[in-house]
Amino acid sequence: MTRTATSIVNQRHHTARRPQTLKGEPVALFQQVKDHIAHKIQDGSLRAGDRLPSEHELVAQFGMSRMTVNRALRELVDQGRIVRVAGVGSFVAEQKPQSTLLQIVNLASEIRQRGHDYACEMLVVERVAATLEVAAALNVRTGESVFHSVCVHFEDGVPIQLEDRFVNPKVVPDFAQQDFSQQQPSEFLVRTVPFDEIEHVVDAVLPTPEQAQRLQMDAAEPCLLLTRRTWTQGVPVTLVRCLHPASRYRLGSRYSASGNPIST
Amino acid sequence: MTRTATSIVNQRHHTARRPQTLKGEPVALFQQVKDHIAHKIQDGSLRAGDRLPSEHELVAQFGMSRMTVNRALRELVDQGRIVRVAGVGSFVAEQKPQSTLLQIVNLASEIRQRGHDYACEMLVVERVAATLEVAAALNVRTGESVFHSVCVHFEDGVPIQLEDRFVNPKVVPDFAQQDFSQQQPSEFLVRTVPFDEIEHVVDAVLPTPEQAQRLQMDAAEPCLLLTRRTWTQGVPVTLVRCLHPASRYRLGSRYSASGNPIST
DNA sequence: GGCCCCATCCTGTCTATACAAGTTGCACAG
DNA sequence: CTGTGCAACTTGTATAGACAGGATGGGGCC
Repeated sequence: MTRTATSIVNQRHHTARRPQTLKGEPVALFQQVKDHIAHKIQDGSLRAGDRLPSEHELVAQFGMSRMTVNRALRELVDQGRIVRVAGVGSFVAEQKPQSTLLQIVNLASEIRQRGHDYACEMLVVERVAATLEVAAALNVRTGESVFHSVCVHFEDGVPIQLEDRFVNPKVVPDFAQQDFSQQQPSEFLVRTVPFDEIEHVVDAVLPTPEQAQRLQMDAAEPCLLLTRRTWTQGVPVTLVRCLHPASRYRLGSRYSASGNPIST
Repeated sequence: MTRTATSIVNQRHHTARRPQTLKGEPVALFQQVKDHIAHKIQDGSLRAGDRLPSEHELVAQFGMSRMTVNRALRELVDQGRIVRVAGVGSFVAEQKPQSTLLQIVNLASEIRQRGHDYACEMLVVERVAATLEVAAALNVRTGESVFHSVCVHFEDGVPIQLEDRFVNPKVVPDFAQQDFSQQQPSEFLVRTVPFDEIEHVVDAVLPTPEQAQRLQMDAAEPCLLLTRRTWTQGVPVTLVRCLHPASRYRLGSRYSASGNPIST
């Protein structure tokens, strides 16, 4: 709210500035810098670990004061998108914030972090006609062709997750051409189309006989079913259902009011 | 990190200041203001909806510049602890942020928000000797007496959660004296000892015959088991196990990288 | 060669000042 | 009495300047 803000391409301090009325309301200068950097991270022109221009350079580049640039960078730190080290510089953070629940996005790295062995067996990669539910989730028409993949994830040789995934071909047209022996679907998607919005739903279910067999488990034992949908720029990317034997996997989250969520 | 920061009770600008070395390292001025207000909210001297002093008043009170006070307040807004309205003032936010998963803390209000009827039936309120597991969770000795309560929560007359709770008597000595027909245990605890740290673990389990009977469900149907622990100032407050019939309840969370988590 | 000090660049914080814009209540005119 | 406009207070943003302290590399001294 407030102040006739200005375009990020700006001319001279204190002179007339373009209000950049994208949608009627002006965008604050620090917000423009935030967006500018966030977009570069989002679209891949800045990758994890890359160095950002120093505050001084950004000041020169955008023609605004250091405090303004500083605020933009500070808020990016709060969002976990960049990391700053006094005396050294600013760098793109290693991975998406993944607050609380969302950490389980990286099953593979989570398992490896525990010092265990990780493996993934692809069962299916195909194109199928979208069912009503899939079509609704991916925002395509029913019957429209979408990608479908199924794989099992192992921790130390024990099946820990059955992953049933649908992918929007409009966003990832070359999904089926990937070599999933090198990187599993989730890794590929995160690298290719970094999502900016994610939804989780957790259910408890009993596995079907086929699912129980795939997971080498008793069909009477309950499972956690994690259904995840992701979006990029408002467009649905993928719908994935992850089935976990409850005896081998649980979800956890920890939260501290003092500001920072703690690990799992 | 940096700058010889100063005590919040301060004398004259630019003069010698006490570094407030609580633990060796100085605390930034804006952080002191944040802590000061956060504590007042935490300990109840400021309640939801209360008005905070204006930036001008805080400047006068603490003897620092408006930008510093402004930063403190802005970050409290980011944390969801206060709300600010231009031209009006700053106010304590309605309730704890409960990022993502944690929203389910308020089952009652969640149900009412859906426009449904909420009811709670207390089954047990007693003192019991802590088992090994309970003692570990509440950080008391095994066999030490702790509070134990069991109740069932109903949505439109249908049992939706079986709540099995243990409470640390050191923190809430009068737990058993409460009238739980007026407010359920969770509400009472939140009001009495606001927690500042919370941990969730989600499991899928099959109910015991007794649990199934309490929840009026088929014993072969799986349940979500949500185990929650809370702390205040580092001291364990309560351990609670919430059992949900999977057919009547699911957990959800949504997250947007642009900053703000969205509702459930 | 090895060690130490300093110049230099970086982030972190704080100040003083300024203007814009939303809200509210009161004084004054009709 | 009614309404209108202004003054005063609020938050939101931006600027220029300052100092502190971390990190690093190079140059000079031993």
